[in-house]
Amino acid sequence: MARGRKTVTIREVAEDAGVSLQTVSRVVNGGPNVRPQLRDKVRASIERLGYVPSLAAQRMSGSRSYIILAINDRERTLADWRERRGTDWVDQMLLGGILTCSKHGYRMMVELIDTHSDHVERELGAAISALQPDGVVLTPPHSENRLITALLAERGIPFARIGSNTPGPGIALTMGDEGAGHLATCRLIELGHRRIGMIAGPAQYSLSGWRIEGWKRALAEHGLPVEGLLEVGDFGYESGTRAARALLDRNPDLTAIIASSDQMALAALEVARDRGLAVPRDLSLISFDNTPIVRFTNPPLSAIDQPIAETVSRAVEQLIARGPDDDGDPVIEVAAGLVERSSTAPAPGTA
Amino acid sequence: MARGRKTVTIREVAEDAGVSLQTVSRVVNGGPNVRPQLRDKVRASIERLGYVPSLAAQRMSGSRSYIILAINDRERTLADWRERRGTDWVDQMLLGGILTCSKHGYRMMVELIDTHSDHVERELGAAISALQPDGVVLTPPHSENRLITALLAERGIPFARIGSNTPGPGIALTMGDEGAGHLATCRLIELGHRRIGMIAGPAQYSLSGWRIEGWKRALAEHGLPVEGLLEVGDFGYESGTRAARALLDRNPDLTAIIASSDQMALAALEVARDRGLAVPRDLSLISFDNTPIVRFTNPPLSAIDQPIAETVSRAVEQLIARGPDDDGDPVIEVAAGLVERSSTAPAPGTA
DNA sequence: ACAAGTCTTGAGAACGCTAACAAGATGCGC
DNA sequence: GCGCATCTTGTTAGCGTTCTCAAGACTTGT
Repeated sequence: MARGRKTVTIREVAEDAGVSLQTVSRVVNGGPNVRPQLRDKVRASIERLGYVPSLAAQRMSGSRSYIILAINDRERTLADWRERRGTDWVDQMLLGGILTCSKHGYRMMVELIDTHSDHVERELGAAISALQPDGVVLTPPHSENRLITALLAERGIPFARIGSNTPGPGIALTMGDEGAGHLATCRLIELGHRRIGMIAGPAQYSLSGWRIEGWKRALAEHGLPVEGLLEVGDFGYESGTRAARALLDRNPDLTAIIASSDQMALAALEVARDRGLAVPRDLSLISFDNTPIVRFTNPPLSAIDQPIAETVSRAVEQLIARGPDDDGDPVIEVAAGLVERSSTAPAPGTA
Repeated sequence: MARGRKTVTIREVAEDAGVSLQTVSRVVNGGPNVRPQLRDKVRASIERLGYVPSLAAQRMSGSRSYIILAINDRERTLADWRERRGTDWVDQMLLGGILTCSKHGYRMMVELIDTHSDHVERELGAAISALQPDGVVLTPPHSENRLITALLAERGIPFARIGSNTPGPGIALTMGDEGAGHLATCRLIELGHRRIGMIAGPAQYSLSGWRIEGWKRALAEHGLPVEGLLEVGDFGYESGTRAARALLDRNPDLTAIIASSDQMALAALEVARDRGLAVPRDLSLISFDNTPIVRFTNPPLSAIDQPIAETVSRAVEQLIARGPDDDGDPVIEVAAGLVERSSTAPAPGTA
């Protein structure tokens, strides 16, 4: 409403170039069968008039919508934001998505959806009907929600599940949570640690389970025990405090902790300090996420770095490249790495 | 393309309810003149069929697009991201925008645009033509770009300029940068500081200038000097290091620094530590941004907190509420606050 | 040089919705 | 009970684009 000035339409370009609408359309969309001479003429008109096709009209006439919808968890996003926790995850995924979309002439739209709500289906359905996206990117914890994947599959919309490694429906992109848990644990074992606690994320996130699996596998491989070494948090600071206390209370001989988020690691750091444990001399710490915060803590934290942006970027590229009826949804694994800073050291009495 | 299943259209609803298309449209849009009985019947059909109007079609037929476009600086966003600096600003503004949009049935789309590029106009023009947004939110440094504001004004698209306090065209929403600079400086003066350095942001951002103005005004009010106390950075860490060194080299008697970003403050903190200056005993520090990082540094930083999310939220609400031909673009001022942590203390020799 | 193709171009319908107008139903005053 | 205003509903015409199909122009092989 209230477009102050005229919007240049394909019709004006056609008149200006003295051709039909259809010819202009063909030129715009890189149609194959247009005489070069005419093509250049039309291009010149487009250039001069500053014509840009209307997304809405394109969508209307049955072509693509050039929209990729990213689904995020409203609750977690809101909580992170309200408590100024820094939603680095959102940052990363947004940027990875937006940049890749724009590279291909697409746009990314973000939709926040409640996880627990029984309206999940309705909310998502509404967004899809309204936007008619060409693809959907699901982030944890939505990635494994049966209701959601079923809905998308039924509507025939290509979608990608970030942080999931179970095969179809939908492309799965895992960031190697099992491997990352294993990697972190092995590194600690290598440093001589024998009692390694784990502060995991909520079970609702399947990646939490995978990280635990990796940790358990590493311990098992070295014949180390697991009992009493697992605590579950919700990724937030307070839950980290509780978990770290429980872990230390129960295991006086604990020398290392792996935390499934930076916030929980920060909390553990604080708990250790309160109890007179020096990090990393008395207690080693490895966190997950590697958000910008951990470079500036005292000491800077060693952290598992998962390439979120790259993963989302790959998801988008898959979705765009993917033809309407391609089948065989791949499972793509992107490897995580360990950035070692100063919160890890040889176990006491080892050096 | 390839909508696997049918999309429910207004026509099916009309048939199901036994009324005309127009009646359904009226019900959907809250039209005033529909018999309650019929209205309920139509609503029931909508509910049962799960009908949601297509945004594209709505846009096509001349109604609103229900899209608000947010313009961000591509360079800064990219740099922040690449260096894992944490783009809290983006976070904040996105969330404020997305949440407020969704509350009103709108959607927010993010467009990254190069500041320096002479394609600014072209890029923005293309985005507008393609999306035909109902409103545009401009963030620094685009907020004061004449080319951009002229383009938007000419096209008659309502827009808001975040971080700008110059009157029209477009709604201006300032986060009180002058006042914030003044506030921080006054607080330091109150603590007994007399030599207060300023690490400002780049001139390209008008807010940099305003913060300097506030700082100068506070100093002037107390008859304090300004000479040699100003350094300019680019908001990034490295520039902060350079600026802090220059400031301390030139002013051995310096007891306080105000930095125009958290990153630059962090750098100053590091420089101080290198030189054996204890913060806050020997040197007080106040930063701008108050991103999540500064709560976990050693010591935690006192910081100016600007309500970015709220500001963007208000911008969006103004844009949505604003009729097509409302005139008189307001200048809205949102006040910033100072969150005092442990990087500020009485000047040496004062206590 | 002619038939059979291939390339190039255009005309018209369709997408889903709303604005503008038209027509029928209802209410009111006298 | 009649004429007029008002409320309610339906009909038609686009919005800007692409798709389908058909027609004209140009090749090519013989």
